Amino acid sequence: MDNSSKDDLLQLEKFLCFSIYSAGHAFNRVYKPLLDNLGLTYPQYLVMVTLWQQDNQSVRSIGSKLYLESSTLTPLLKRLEANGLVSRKRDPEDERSVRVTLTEAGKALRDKAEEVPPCILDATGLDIETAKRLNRDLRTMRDQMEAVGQKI
Amino acid sequence: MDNSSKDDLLQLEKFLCFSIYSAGHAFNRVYKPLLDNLGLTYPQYLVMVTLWQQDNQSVRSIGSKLYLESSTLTPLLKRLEANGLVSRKRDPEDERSVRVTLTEAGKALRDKAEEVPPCILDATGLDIETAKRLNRDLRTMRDQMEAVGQKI
DNA sequence: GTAAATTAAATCGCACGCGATTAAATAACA
DNA sequence: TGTTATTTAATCGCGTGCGATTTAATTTAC
Repeated sequence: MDNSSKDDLLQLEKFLCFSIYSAGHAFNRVYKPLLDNLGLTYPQYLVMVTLWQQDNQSVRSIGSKLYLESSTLTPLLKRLEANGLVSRKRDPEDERSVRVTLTEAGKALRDKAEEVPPCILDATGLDIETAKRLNRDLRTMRDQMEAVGQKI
Repeated sequence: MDNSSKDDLLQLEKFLCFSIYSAGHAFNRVYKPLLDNLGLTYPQYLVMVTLWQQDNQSVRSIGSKLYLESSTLTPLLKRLEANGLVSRKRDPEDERSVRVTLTEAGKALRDKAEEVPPCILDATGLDIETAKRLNRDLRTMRDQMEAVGQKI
């Protein structure tokens, strides 16, 4: 392989993975001031969103929706509990599981959180249709990669 | 706003940010076994790619290309140095800067690294055209969000 | 020409994120 | 039934990632 082909292969701008990596950071930076008002970090916000959609879930269930391990979630959930947003209790039906439920404060936070998503779409500068297409393509790709990961 | 609209607004699957967040994790999982062979983490790999593209850069320069702060890069670069892949030296022209240069081992690693990108494209399950479009859209969006961040 | 402002790295504290391991509970099965 | 296998959280160690701050060097302003 000659040098120009080599250069072509290892150019950062051509890395789809880098575009995703850096876009993720960009999202974080835009989200941060908004989430600071809610007293949440971005991953904490995602956990709260899953609980607003469906309360009283196990750690496992939250993890499977967010693609996160218990080693990530356990300390995060403890912080949410310390902040009075959720409670964690062993499931009497199955003592291996921990049920995570919203407190009143956790439920109440939802109203303030409603205001966040529209701000974000603005910041992307995308029209709705492009955003939807991008979202669909990314989910398809993610699911494909998760499947490949399982096979190995 | 009625409840169905509320539910609509806070559904995880509709969050573009979440698709990017989870796609980033999926990439990481696919990359990990490949990068383990090179003895690199994913961010370390990105730093090496920028140095393979252009050797002898300042920390600042690397950071601006990868959108990373010195607080992230300094310890990372020290690890790369400890592993014998780069050297770090104050710039005699401007003692505030640190120049990062590839060692022979760092240069040599490039050959093995060449094999990584094609594996990854396979794993995404995307055809080249879709991958290119996705890449372009993401970069546009990222740049827009970075610009919005600057304004605030 | 010196004081003030700016710039570049480094440092520190905090919060992820995961692999590997552990402990406890439950399920499966001979 | 009793043993083994599996499942679920939790723990630990390591490596990001960043905001805030610090230190040192350089530039700007006056």
